[in-house]
Amino acid sequence: MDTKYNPKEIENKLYKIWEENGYFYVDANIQKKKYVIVIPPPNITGFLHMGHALNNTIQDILIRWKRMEGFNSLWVPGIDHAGIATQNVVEKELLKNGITRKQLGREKFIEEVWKWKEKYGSRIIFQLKKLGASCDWTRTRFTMDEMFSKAVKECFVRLYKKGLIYKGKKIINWCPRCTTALSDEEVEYKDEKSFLYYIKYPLLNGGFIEVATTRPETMLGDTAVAVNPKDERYKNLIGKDIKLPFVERIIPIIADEKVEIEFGTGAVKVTPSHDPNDFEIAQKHNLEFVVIMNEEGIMNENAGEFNNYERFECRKIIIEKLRKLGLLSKIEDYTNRVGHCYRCDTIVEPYLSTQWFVKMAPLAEPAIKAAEENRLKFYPERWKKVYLHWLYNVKDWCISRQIWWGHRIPVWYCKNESCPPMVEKEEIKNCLNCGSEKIYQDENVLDTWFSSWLWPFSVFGWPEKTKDLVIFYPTDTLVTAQEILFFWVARMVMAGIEFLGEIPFENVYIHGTVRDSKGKKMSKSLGNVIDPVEIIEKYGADSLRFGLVSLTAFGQDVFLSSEFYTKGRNFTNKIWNAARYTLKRCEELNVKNVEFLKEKKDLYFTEKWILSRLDEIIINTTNSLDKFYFNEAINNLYDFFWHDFCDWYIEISKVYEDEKYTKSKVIPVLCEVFITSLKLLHPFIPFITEHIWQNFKNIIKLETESIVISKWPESQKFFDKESIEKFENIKNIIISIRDMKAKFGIPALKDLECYYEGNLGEFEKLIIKKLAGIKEIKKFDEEKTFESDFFVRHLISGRIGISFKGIINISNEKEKKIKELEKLKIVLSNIEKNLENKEFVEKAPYEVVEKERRKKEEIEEKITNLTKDIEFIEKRRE
RNA sequence: GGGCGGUUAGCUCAGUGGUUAGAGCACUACCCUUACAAGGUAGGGGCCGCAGGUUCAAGUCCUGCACCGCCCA
Repeated sequence: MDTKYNPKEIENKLYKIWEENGYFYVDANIQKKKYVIVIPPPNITGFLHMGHALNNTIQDILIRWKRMEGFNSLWVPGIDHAGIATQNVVEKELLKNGITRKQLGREKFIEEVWKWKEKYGSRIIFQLKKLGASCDWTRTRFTMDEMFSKAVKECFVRLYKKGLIYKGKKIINWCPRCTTALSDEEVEYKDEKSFLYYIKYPLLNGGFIEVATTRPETMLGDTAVAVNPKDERYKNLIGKDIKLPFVERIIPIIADEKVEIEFGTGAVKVTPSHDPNDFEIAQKHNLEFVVIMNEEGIMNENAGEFNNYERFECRKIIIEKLRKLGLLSKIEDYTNRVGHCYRCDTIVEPYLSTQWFVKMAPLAEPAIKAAEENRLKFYPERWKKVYLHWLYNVKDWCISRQIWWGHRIPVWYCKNESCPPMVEKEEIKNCLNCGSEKIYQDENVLDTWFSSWLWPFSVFGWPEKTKDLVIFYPTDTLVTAQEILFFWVARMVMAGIEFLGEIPFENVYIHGTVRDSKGKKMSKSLGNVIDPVEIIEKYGADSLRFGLVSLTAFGQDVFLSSEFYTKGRNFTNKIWNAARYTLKRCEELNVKNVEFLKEKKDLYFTEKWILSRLDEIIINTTNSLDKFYFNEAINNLYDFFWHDFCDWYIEISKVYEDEKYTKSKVIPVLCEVFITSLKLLHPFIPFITEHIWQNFKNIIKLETESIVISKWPESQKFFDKESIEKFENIKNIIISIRDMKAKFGIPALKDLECYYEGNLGEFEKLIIKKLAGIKEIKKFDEEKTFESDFFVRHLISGRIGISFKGIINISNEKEKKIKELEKLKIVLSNIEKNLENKEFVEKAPYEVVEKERRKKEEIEEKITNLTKDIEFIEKRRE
């Protein structure tokens, strides 16, 4: 075995073995408690980024842990068809060869998308495997699969029949580049510096009314000007008419309470077809609706002389013309929030259009209740408020998209316009009303999230009542990022309750966003991306996982610097070398088939101490995982393994001289602590733990062929207080001697005699000699105290002295001691104040007071010892 | 405008009312000691953002303020 751990070859090989042995496959027929997670399906066009890496590491930790705990632990993987994004990618590909989507036509284009999917669609799956994700790949789903198609149709038809899906003409968010409608959630708002234009609108009977707007080009679609009825300035103008410049439409001045008196001039232009607020006002006042742009954001014939101008081009020209006409009175700087398409970043146009909608309020109601009644739990809990706030204010969901890649809306129309639309699960050939063959299907497809919101049950075959569905629904935990709380989580809860009558999962764990070291989101355009695949290739998936998890506190964002993986890499190397040591000892002593001790009897305090610590770490790790405190779990394991096990127990295991005891007790304990630690670490760093497990198979009697299916450690309630205290004392003696040696520059290996006041057995002496690097430890000799080559320290358990030839430097020692003494005196006075305080003694819990008393004694003793140390140093100088 | 989160060592961050505030990296000194230099031993380094308050006790709870970030309108 090499002295350095090299994950590269090992990880790929192990993953293959896991897959071949079917460890991740879950059989619904096996009667076991189940634990189920459905993956947030990554976008088919995507590459693995740090957000995925964190998200999937957390899921894998939970799944591996529960699998080891004996659950039927199922992690369902899959991919999302990402309608708009995928269509964009494939269109771009085709354009390289000069082919447009429209030239190909719908059917051919969709064929191209499927071809693209076959080629690149499993890219991210491979990357998840590199990460170590233990998904049941036999159940991999794709949201465009036939089973999803069925689910989507079923869902659509049911909601339509219930009156929860309707077709309506409303203002929606329109992306002129993708030429499709978007839902409210698919628009990203950004503050942008722009201008507020003050425009004079001529009154029909002379004079002007001045309006302020950020979008002057929309004036071509104005059908009124509105003022607040309470606004004294305009009271006499209400009801008067305006002759709109350029298009020369006569439009009225109306009164509406919604108009803010403070904003601009207090008079606002009303463009019902291009602004959601204006749309509402127009409905209320029965105004005309004039659409002035086409689907691509280009002005249409309603724009009169501006026909065929692109919308922002049109803005420039209109301003110029207004200026020339003397109708532009001023321009102010103004910052406003501008909506952008979340897929292509184009500025979204509020656009009057006929679309399909889901009526959300009735669906939201039980989803609200589930959270309010705590059946649905959020970790951290604060997300519950965010979730509820969204649901309380939820608006109807625009689900139709004017693209080709996606589930086509299952609605047919008859050419005979008097026949009603037909909403059917199965394809139809004839009009159900008049029998005509002249029917056609709705051209639109559904929002990708309209399939994703069915994810937790359509992955199991819903609407069929499959065995999987019966056994595995509802799932247990959803692990996701805050970004898709509304898009996805809230909607899944609604769909789950609506279609299955049960919330789709009980726990929602929301982890933080992975950011760069300056707190910015990682994005390609900022060039601040750390590529997880690159980290895996260079340092191993375990290092990546360790780094991410140990840095991510409960639900907090993570700021990653470029070297976040080093702690994990160093740790895996440490584990590797501990394994090398353990194997070496077994070989040296020629022990084979090591069995762990059935009874923890006839052991030295050292074994009892490490076994007590092991038991403690088993309990702590399990508790932390139960609470989703992943970083607490891994950091405690790190401390235990590195410091308790490697620094102390392994070092101690080197000193035993009794070979019989070593073979029969030390080696089994060493192996048990090591193997149990591996198991506890396995969910976090699966590869190295498995690799070492495989290496130990011939030496130790292991319960299973793979650590993946081994049993999660349980507390044996082994806790030996006396041994723990004894160990602490020995540890203090050793540290104290090492410290004195370091202070006086005594080389590690130099022969040195030590004197200790307390009682020590031969075994304790042996440990101290070896670990502190001294020749002999003798009973404290009062007479030696003032010899010139003797130095004394006062420990709580007694004085300790070292004897050496020739003092090097002890003057620093005195200053340091005085500093420490002063600090301790302050602490002591605080404690005394506390203990003298009646209220403290009465009100504080008994244990706290007791602890305080003990601490007082301890500190008093330390002060006495320090004082003696100082006196000693002073005397020595004489 | 409303809401949420953050502000702790030089850097990145833990800290789930209990009193001497921790880790990793970086730094200093010594050590290639036969598991590990990706290591060992010892060490230095903190008005826990600011100001009030609650409490026997506050980095931790409450209020206000400042700055940074996010979400919603």
